[in-house]
Amino acid sequence: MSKQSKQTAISPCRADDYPEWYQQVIKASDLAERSSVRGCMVIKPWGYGLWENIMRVMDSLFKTTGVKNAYFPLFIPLSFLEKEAEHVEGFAKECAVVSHHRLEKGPEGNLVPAGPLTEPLIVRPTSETIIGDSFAKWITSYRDLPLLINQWANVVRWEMRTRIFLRTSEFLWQEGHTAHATREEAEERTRLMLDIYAQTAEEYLAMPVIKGHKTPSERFPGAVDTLSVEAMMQDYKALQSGTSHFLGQNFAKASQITYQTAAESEEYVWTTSWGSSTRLIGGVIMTHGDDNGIILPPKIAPSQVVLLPIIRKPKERDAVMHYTESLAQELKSINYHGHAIQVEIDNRDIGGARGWDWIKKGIPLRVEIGPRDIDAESVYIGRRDKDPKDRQSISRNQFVRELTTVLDDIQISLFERALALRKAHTQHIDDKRQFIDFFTPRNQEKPEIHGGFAYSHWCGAETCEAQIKNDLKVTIRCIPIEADQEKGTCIYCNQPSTQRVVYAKAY
RNA sequence: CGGGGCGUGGCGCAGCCUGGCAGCGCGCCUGCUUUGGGAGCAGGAAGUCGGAGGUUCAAAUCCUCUCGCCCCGACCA
Repeated sequence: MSKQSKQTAISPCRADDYPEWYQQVIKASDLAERSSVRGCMVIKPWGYGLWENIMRVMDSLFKTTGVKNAYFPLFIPLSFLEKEAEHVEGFAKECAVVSHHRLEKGPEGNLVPAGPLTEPLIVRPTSETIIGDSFAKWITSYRDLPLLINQWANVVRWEMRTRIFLRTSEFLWQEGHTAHATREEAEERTRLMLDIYAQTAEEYLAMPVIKGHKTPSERFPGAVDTLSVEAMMQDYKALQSGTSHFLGQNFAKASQITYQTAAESEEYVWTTSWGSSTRLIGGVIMTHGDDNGIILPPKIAPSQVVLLPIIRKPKERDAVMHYTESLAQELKSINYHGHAIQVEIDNRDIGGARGWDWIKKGIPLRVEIGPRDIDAESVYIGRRDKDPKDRQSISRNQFVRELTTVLDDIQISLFERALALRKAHTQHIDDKRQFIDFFTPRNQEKPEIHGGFAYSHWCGAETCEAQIKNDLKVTIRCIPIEADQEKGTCIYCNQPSTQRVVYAKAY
């Protein structure tokens, strides 16, 4: 019985050791696990179901703006990457390289690579260059523009240190690539896709974000401008949750993507690229999770409801299961934001551990069904956004009737809770001393959760930015789009500034 | 790549200093008893102690080499 005295399902709790809490939550939730392959993860069915729903949401939003899906090769000739100078610089250090195409028995019976390739291939870290190669062939006339393409794929970036969902050597993502006749149109597309990321984050993941421009030092290698959406996690650190790049004509020139205008001149196209990844799942975990595990926003949860039949005596089994199955059927016919409610039935005979399993998995609603409920035509429900012990009995009819309303209510409560946290840990700071204090933990040995978002002025100099990063591990997350122009002086050097930027520690 | 730590049934660990039958908790399987909330009792399965070599009558333990992982830095969606 000692376990029953435990206060929370996840140990350590967030306040005690946030990074360890994150690992434990993932383990307890059955979302994913480390693979035997260095730096890689296995996404388990519950986690993949979550990703499928996120994909479904974004895919349909992309398509409403005219984007079509396609697929390009995993391998990119080394020479392609070399075409854009800054691009090479940015990605070269983290590329996996394929150098051979065959294995042979070695002297000790082990397999050794043989058949060296004449030109090594890299495993795509991103696909601008290989897609650019196709774009160059597909685009000849102004009538071919705009070209709006997206691909759902895996990419590989050989990171030094990895964390499940946040930074793994291989991850799943979508990358959109578009080509346009004019600069304005490409810039507009860059903004449009950023808005879709913000919409996905806020309306579906219940994760409030700030839209903004990256500073030159944080820009995508080869981009003219990088936009991002930034969310605050519960340790007050920022998570970049989607990026949209205006690439100017850099990649058009590198890949010779040209078109003929109506006036018969030959011009380079203007391109954009934009991506978001399984990292979003890490964002969901760290935005909504509590000390009992993850909490999934109903709109993207693989299942919204789990039914837990309570069978005390064998003779009750049939009646309880029948009631449970008929309720499941009824629920599955309910439309929730364009899709059927997904229902799980868990009749494992493992006592109370069953309920906790689903709490840790973050399912929005748990419904207990026992003989008493059947007699009363009722159900006993627990909401994941409330305390595990906070459950109530309501009539079956009312439950069915109000189900989508309750789910929407959970969705909204999660968003508002996250927004409140962000507000509580966001400050306008104009004093350098105060700025340093804000980002300095009181306990240097074992830093407590501290900091947040600081809206402060920046002179625009890379040296100030670098100094702050060096001194405090704080970076400029973005130059917010939706903010007033306001004159001030740089938080670090006192030089004039035209706008506040968002400073934070980041993932 | 620099600094630190760790590799022992599925998971978490003890045992190592001082060599002597491979253990504990959880999980898993079976049976009985329980059942509105993380059950109890009994029985059971599951380990070449990361790998290779060495010292020894005897190695999880000592020595050498090696591989992998985790944490802190630098790098990054």
